[in-house]
Amino acid sequence: MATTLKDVAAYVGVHPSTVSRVLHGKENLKISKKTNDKILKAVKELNYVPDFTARALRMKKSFTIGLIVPDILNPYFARIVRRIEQLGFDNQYTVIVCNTEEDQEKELLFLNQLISRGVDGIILAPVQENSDHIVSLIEKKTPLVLIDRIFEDIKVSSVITNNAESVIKAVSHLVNLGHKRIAFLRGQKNIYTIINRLDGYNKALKKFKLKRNTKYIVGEGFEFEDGYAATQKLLELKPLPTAIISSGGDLVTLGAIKAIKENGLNIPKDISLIAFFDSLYAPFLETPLTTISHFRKRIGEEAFNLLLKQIESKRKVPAKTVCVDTKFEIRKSTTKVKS
Amino acid sequence: MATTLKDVAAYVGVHPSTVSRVLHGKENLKISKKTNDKILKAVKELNYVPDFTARALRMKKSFTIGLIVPDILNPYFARIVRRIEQLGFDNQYTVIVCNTEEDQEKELLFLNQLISRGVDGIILAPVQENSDHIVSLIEKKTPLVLIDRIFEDIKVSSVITNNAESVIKAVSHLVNLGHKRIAFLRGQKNIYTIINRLDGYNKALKKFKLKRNTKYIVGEGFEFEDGYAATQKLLELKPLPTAIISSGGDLVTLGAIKAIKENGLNIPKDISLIAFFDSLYAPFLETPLTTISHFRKRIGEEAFNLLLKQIESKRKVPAKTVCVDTKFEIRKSTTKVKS
DNA sequence: TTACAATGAACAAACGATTGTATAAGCACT
DNA sequence: AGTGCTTATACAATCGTTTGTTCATTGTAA
Repeated sequence: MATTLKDVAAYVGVHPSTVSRVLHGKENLKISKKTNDKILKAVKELNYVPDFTARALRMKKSFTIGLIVPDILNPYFARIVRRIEQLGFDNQYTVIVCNTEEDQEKELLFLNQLISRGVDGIILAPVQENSDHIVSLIEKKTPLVLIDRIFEDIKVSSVITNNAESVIKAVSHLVNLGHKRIAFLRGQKNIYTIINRLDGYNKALKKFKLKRNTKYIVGEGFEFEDGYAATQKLLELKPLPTAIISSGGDLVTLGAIKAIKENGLNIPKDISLIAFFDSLYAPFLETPLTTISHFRKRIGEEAFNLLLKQIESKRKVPAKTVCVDTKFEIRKSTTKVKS
Repeated sequence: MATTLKDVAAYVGVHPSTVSRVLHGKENLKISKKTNDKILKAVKELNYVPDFTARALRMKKSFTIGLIVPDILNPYFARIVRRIEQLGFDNQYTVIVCNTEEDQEKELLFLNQLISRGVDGIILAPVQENSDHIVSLIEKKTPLVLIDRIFEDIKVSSVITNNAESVIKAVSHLVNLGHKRIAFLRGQKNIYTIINRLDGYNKALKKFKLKRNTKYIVGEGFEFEDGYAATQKLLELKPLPTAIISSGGDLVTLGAIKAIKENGLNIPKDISLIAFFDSLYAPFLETPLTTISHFRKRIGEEAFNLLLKQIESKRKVPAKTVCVDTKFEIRKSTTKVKS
């Protein structure tokens, strides 16, 4: 059995509360230097480690935050999670990471689990099929920060990125290279991020007076296979697009590349490709990818700070949405359209 | 405030203990169907969620396991972690993931934190500078499973991979292609995994009667930069190696590729490359990589099951070491030696 | 009718901390 | 010596559960 406060107290010959006060001596209650030292010595000798569970129960504060993301295997989220964990560590918070796999039910389950564990706050990249549970979280005043995906009708702190603008920039780059038939490989629809990217795409088409072909908009998920399948479909179309913007992230893009290669097409000779892509493999691919990438550490930092502020402030912190820019890097996967 | 057991009890007009027994009714104590139903109904109506903290305190069981790895950004660990989280979820355990960044002090800090939080067990990929804390963990009978890296003098359940053999197979492949000067890009030394891979390398050299050149053994870490720097040094050597085995994983390998390219060399024309590499980017790289990869899900499963058995068994479970095979996949980064 | 099971539910003591309040000792001052 | 302040520590309640034990009620057999 581990040593408890009581053990230490008995060892020194004082009351447990005295030991507690010495250990967290931010009080106005004064303890004499002599007992203070004796207790500190005993703590060392007995190798006393406070029981967080008991502490959490009594103080109603667990020094734990919950972090719910779709999938930690996605390099985008992996980096964000990692940064949040680091900051948690620096600030004495433990973070519990949960992967929803885009499953709304799981999200709810995790949320309840975290609440039941008494987390001090939650950072959430929601599945976005439903938002009732989020509303009720806010009503209960649980500190909450949304990342990547938000609900425009719900007022809550969040960190998002400049989705529409990034796509406009990408389209603009392609237009400059002479592309007119630009396809949009979506990733899962109905996700805030994707909706906005698509919105950027549409705006850009309008801006550059390109014809909009709804068949050029494909994609139903964030997995490798989704990207592969959607691109296959795309490549069966009659006037082939000359460029693709892949907005579903690394996995989808890899799937797309596979499909393109299997169709005997060359990137960028036959088809240009711009991808939302976050891992550092981009420059090492067969055709180094022209990418839109995120400042993922920054996103993690903003989210953590937003949450910490809510946790540590006594009064309600007004909701604030931080928007983080993206980075556009031109490599070899985009070139002038032939003919 | 959340509803408590007491609230439910008061609502129904029974004693809290009765409610508790209804909720975890595995007892011999009988509760009448009538009150049972009434309580269940009240639980629903009041939306009662048990307080895990209180539960953990009382039962001395937290339904939490700790998972300490060097870095979740490493695809190898990422996948293992993910699988363990899944299994945790399936078995009602929450897992807390900690990243040591190969820092022994952090490992210790995390370990204490986890213990203090009352985790039911720990899965650990140790930094391996020190093992005292691990010994003391075992003495305290904390359920523990080591992954990837073990201490041969400490008896504890663990999951490792077939390191030496994989390298022997790799060298054998290179020898068949006519390679005689094979370099070994190490990754951080003094790590069990690496020691064994190096051991395999040495054994293979002996087996195939190749001359051993200590200058061909380089590398001091697991980061991109480490791989880059070590490879740079390698490429300054006078008789250039004709092949490199990169044992430091994805990041190191990427660093190596960068260095090779910057030196104006071509893979595999000028230099063949076999890498321990786990992400699914391997086939998509400029030169699709010949790789040694892991069955990472399997590793996660073995580790989790080993731990769960320890946690759930009342009596001491004898230590068991599971060894998981690797997968050797030949792609385009290895070819016949020229001249 | 008495005694004794069996049943169903209440009681109360933990688990290991924190924290508001009470108390004892010491001292100064009148 | 008595009063009133500090100062340092002890006391006890509490957080929300679980669980061994006790208690009351009912039913059954002698």
